[in-house]
Formats: sequence, structure tokens, C-alpha cells
Amino acid sequence: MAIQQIFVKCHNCSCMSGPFMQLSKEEMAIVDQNRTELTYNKGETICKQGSFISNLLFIKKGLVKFYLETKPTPTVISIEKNGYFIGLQSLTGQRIFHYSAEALEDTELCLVNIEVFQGLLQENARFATGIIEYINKDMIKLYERFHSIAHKQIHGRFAELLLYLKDNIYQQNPFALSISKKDMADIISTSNESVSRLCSELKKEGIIEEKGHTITVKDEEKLRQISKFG
Amino acid sequence: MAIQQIFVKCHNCSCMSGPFMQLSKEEMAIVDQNRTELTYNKGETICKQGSFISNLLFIKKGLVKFYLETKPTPTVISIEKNGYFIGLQSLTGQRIFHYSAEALEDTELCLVNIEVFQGLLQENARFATGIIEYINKDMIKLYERFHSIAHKQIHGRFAELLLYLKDNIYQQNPFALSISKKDMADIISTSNESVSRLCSELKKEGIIEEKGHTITVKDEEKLRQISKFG
DNA sequence: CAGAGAAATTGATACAGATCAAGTTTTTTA
DNA sequence: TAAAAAACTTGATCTGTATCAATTTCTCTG
Repeated sequence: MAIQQIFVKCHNCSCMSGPFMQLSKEEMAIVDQNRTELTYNKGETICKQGSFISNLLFIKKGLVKFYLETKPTPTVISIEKNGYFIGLQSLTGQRIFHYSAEALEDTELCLVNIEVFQGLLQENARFATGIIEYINKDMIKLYERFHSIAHKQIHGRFAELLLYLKDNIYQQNPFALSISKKDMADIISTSNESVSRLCSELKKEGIIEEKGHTITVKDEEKLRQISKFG
Repeated sequence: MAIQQIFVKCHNCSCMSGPFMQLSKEEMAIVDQNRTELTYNKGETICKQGSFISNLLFIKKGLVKFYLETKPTPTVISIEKNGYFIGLQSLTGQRIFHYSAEALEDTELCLVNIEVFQGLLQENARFATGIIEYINKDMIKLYERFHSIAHKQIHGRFAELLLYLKDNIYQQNPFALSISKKDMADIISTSNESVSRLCSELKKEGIIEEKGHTITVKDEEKLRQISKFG
């Protein structure tokens, strides 16, 4: 991890689209004075479940995997890209991370001191309301994921993941996977062998194509069917 | 459902232990003027996923099951008893319920107008911070449940459920089940047949006893082992 | 209190998906 | 650029749990 020397001022940052819009110029300046930027390399651990949290982290660039430290396999909660706030769940009595996070690509983060953040919450109710909305969206996403894991079988879960990667993470159709099949397996709670097989089947049926790490969704309609009912 | 005629004043209510402690006397009075109480009978639907939310609901007494309307089986997110706020997740742009809820016992609710609630959030940052903490605790509980569903097998999930019922819901050791085995099956995402078998096995091994609807945990240590590693 | 309907039990069977095993390919490192 | 390590693939086997089926027990209602 390397400290970035040239900062973009907060008011030009992409995080300004969310709850931070509710902050005044003065409040923004406080944030600006109490933040720093870091880069993590692919594979590096960004935070560890159970450790004390001193900063909230905003993903500026990259891809991050969030997981619980469970044995024998990690429990992947979500993967998130630029625009995501890490650590909001730790705004409680006990200031610890409730999950671990790992960079799946080289990732740039903006760190905001949590005391300062907490101070803004206490002062600015509109900001706090914005944070509530943000957390809620996260929670609703988790409901969906809970359903997927609880009731869909691996065909459905895998199709769902591919669509999620295409539409939300990479946002283009032939997309270059930056994550391993093992990661994919962990995300949908299955084995790497199963992911391999699922992938082969979809290729055989002409629903996707795979060249190296590049995947092309050829029959989105069918993939959505599998995602829904598989 | 029947409208309750005699109200306890808010400041004597059990909900005062949470974020509502942050409200001033004046603010409490506003809440008091914009609320009502209702009783739902066992089996009744309290709210339906997708419907518009006009009130936040506070459970004063009873037991409630929260679930997603998924086919062919519902996805049970949690069961909650007195002291729980229903609908906080709906404090977003779209004001709809994100889950359905059903009374598992006769249940008394306090309804607070959501506009009024939202108004308090906008005015009182400490209150908003309290709500953030509340939502976060909920979320962290869901992480745990996610892990359970994703990685534990039914023996572990069932043992976990029994301990949860004993320690958190009924809070006594021989406890009288107010929920059906089918409900238990839905909670841990399995079939009623499997719940039956799991129950029989635990009885055979002397870990629990069952007389009618009353369950006694005889060997808590062993049950915890199963819950953790089963 | 009888009869019907719902809930629960128990056994037999089927199947999804994990695990094991033995390659093959890709990536990393020296 | 060779060697080693890691990631992936494919097939064979095994196991946990769902499903199906047949009773039995409980619960509600007339």
C-alpha cells in the first residue's frame, strides 16, 4: 500500500453524489482536512473482521471483496466497486469491523477519520438521514442475496453472478474477469469444481463464451431464466 | 385486528430504551399525538412486501416472522419479539415494505406515522444516529444468519435455532413453542420432515426433551457444539 | 364428542452438489 | 526460460437433504 500524494479535493470527488451532498462547505472542509488516500494491491487485506476501526473507507477505484472470517470457508457478503463506503456498519457502540475486506483488483481508497464522521452525524441530521438511506440500500441488497443462497441452487446462483458482474461490476458485455473462479465459488457458496462445471455447461449450451479471462454473454435471456428459476 | 383503547403514554413505554431516549419532551409529545395501537391475532399478516408504508411499527408484545415473498417457499429473514421496530429499512426514496410480516403469536403493535418519524430524523441528529446504530445491529445479525444458511448444515442450523429460541425469544429453559415445526423449517431453510428428524435425533441422544409443545434443553453444552460445528 | 383437516412422524428413494483424484493449463518466481 | 506453484478442468464417487409416500397424532369445528 502506498500513500497517494496528489489528492482531488472532496467537492470534485465521486463520493459527492451520495449523503455527502448534504454537507455544508464548512463541513466538507473538515472532511477534507481529516482524510487521506491509499492504494492497495490486488490480494491485499484492507481490513480484518474484529479489528478496531479508525477510518471509514470510500472506494475510489477497484474492486473489493467483503467476507466473514468463517472456517473452513470464508462467507462472502458482497463485492463492491468504486462508490462504496466501507465501515458504516461499525457506527455502533463497539467500533470494530464486522467483516474483512480484500482488494480483488488494485484499489484506491479514501480514508475519513471516524470520529470526524461521527461528529458530522451528530451535527447534521440531513447527513445522518442520507447515511440511513445508504445503509438501508445495502441491507435490502443483502436480503436478495440471502434469498439466493437460501433457496436457489448453484445454476441459478451462478447465472445471477454472471449477470451481476456484467451489469453492475464491469458494465460491459465482453468483460474481462479480474477475479478467480475460486472467488466466484466463494461468492455463491459452492466449490471451485462446481464453478468449473457450471461454466463448461453454459459454454456447451452457447449461453456464454470464454476466451482466457474474457467472458461474453451470448444469450442473456436464457441466462436470466436460469438465474430466476434454476 | 382491534384498536386498543387504553394507551400507555410514550414516556412509560418500553421503546424508550432505544433511540427514542434522544428525543426531547416536545418531540415525544409529537410522537404521542401521531401514533396508535393495534392487536394482530396469531397467523395474521401485519405487512406485505411491496406495499406502501405509512407507519413504522413497534412490537409491544408478541412474536413476528419477517419473510420475503419468494416462490415456492418464503425466505424467512428473522423472527422478532417485543422491542423491535418494523419498517426502518423502508426509510429510503421508495417508501415500501421490503419484507412481509406475520404474527406468530397474538401481537400488540404501536404504529407511528412515518412522515412524523422522518421529520424527527431531519430535526434531531442524535435521534438519527441512534437509528443508524439500531439498523446496524440488525444488519450484523443478518450477517451471522447469512453465514449460517450459507455454510452450516441443518444439524447446526437447528441447534442454533433452539438456542436462539431459548436464550432470546422465550428466555427460559423449559419453553413452550408458539411456532410450528413448519415455521422452524422455514426459518432454517429446510423441510418440515427434516425438522422432525432432527428433533427426534436430539431427543434420542438426550440433548433435548419434548412434551407436547414444551421443549427442555437438557445438554446445552452439546447443543452448542452442534450449533458451532454441526 | 365425533369427524375432518392440519401438523407431525417415519421410512424409502432420488438427486444435487461436495469431495476425492488425476490430470492440464496458466501464472509466478528464480 | 525452466521449474515450481497455483489455478482450473473433468470424471468418479459419496453424502446430506429434499422429495415422495404412508401413517399417526393433534387440533379445530360443528
